[in-house]
Amino acid sequence: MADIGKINTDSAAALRGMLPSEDVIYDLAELFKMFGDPTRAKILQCLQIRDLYVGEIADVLEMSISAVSHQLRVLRAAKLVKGTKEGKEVKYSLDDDHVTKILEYGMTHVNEDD
Amino acid sequence: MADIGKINTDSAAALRGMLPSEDVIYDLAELFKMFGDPTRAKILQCLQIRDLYVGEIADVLEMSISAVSHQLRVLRAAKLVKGTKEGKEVKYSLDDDHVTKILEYGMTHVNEDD
DNA sequence: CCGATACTTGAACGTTTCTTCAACTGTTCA
DNA sequence: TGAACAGTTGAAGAAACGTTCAAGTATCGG
Repeated sequence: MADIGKINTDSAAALRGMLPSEDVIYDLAELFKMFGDPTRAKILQCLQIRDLYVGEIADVLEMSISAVSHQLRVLRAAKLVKGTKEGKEVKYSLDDDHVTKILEYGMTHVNEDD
Repeated sequence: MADIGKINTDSAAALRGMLPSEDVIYDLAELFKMFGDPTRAKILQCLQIRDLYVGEIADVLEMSISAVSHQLRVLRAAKLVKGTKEGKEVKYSLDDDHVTKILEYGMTHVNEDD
């Protein structure tokens, strides 16, 4: 029954057409990936409290400065944080209003009883 | 100047105390990880439109049934989707109200001009 | 200028992740 | 019963990821 196959194929194509474009989906996944690593999630949480130097973040998270710096580079590339040089130090801050809200929303979910 | 070191350490500890617990952060990262893969993001978008059988999802995404099934297992484990057996087939649906809102929020961010 | 401090960067590594393939279970229907 | 269909599962391989280590740049104080 070739027709049934055809119907399914068409319906699949119709649904496919309703989804966001590949580019948007990819960007969306990239965004959520940022929150999907505990170290990055913690860094973002820290920066919600206040702007911090790299060394301070490392102290708070009890991680090496290098590891933190690598993750800050990733978050910078995703435009979620920005770093400003202040003399020898670099002060990091959130670079996006959505960060707080996305994080908040995730927390709401996580804090719920199943 | 040992005092300065002390002050920084204390301040780091203070900040650390303001963060969610390790467990919560870990859960939060796990949640966002689900949205952080394009295949899973697409599956969740599909299921926002309507409930679907595994084969339908595979058709829409133009992926193998096996690949889709593997990701559905992951999403099921995260309690974001649930599958209901209907005869030979299994119909999947979203298992969480937050999914739509989190996805929406991400979309808002992604669709913005920098 | 020199050493110390603050941070960045690149390579290396072990781990995790995602897809594919093949084998398997369960259901329908002829 | 057995062939066809829908989906699950485990193993395997490739790619992506996160941390560490060592080396590099930049800034400040003496």
